[in-house]
Amino acid sequence: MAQGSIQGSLKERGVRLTRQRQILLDLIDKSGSHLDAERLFQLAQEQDPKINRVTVYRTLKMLKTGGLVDELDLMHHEGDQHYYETRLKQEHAHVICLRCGKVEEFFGEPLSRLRKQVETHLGYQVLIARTEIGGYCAHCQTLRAREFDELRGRPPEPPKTSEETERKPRAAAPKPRARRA
Amino acid sequence: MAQGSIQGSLKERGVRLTRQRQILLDLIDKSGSHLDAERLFQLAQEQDPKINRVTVYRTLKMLKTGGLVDELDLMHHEGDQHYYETRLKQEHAHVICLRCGKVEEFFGEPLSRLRKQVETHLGYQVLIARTEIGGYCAHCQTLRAREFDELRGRPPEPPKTSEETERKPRAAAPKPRARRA
DNA sequence: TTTTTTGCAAACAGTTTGCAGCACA
DNA sequence: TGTGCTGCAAACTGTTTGCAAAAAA
Repeated sequence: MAQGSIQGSLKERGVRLTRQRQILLDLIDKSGSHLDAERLFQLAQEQDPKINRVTVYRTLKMLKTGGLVDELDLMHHEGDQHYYETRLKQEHAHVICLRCGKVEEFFGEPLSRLRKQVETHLGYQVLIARTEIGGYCAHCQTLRAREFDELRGRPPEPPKTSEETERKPRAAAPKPRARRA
Repeated sequence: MAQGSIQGSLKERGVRLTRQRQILLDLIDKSGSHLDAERLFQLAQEQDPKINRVTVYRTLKMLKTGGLVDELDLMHHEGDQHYYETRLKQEHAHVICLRCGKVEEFFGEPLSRLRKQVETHLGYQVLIARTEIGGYCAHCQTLRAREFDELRGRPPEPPKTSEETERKPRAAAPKPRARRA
């Protein structure tokens, strides 16, 4: 438990540090990033099998409202879940490959420049800034070119924006979740 | 029906121009921007009371997949819907006031610079870029200061990131929608 | 006339809520 | 020891799907 920034911040606000929250904060903090609620729930379950999905959602909501984590959707590349990452890192954009799903982070001055311009030109007090960029990574560009070559003869495809790879199955396991009656 | 860009693009791809699609395209195009599916559905219903919500979703999905509209979430400021706008405009960021919900657009070179850097530095072929910025507009900043003054004496509030205004009712009408059995 | 597209009902994913009991401070 | 938090079940919103009937081309 090396990290104390989030936990400290919570303690200051009089938020109780329950066992469940400890687990969740730990996971959020040590995971590189980009966990969605369901994944976080699965990981938490490994440490406490009785933890409830609702607790995960409630904790995430609290952290988000408190400005301690940011919510991303990563271009909805593999579903409509949201992803979360701590706010500790430097501002960055997320770059998502629409073919293989890889997510990279981009740090650079255009981001801070953008923020400053919005503050000065529009007079805003900026609290959150989120940039998500979708495209094809270098590797997938060549793969796409190859796939295209193999189609020679057929009518050229309309320039699809995404969705051109068959949607891969959601996650490792088919995610069987309690269904409604 | 002055605009033909989207409609033309669709015709080329062999998409049928049905009455419903005409209506929806028209609305998307002439509305300033930032319609969500439900709002679009309501507006469409004024012209064709028998149009179905599902048709709206299907049309939006088609336009999105075809790269003709962009999907936004505007920081989820008033719910988890998605908003849509045509791709005809120049690239821009959306700046959302987290207090009053106002949405402004920001055009500026940091955006194209950012795109270029991602292309050259990370080797991506960029297809979509989305920047959403949340904060307080000039007007709401002063209002917040006033609100804060009125609270003098009480313990200083934790620096809330959003959600500090009471969530306003979703839209004009309470949006009564067919509930599940 | 063939192929898309629609409308309907029902399903689905992701997330939130009400409430009684539990546990942190 | 009280107030905040959890777990459970069930609700809810936003969106998608299967299928027969309707309408473009």
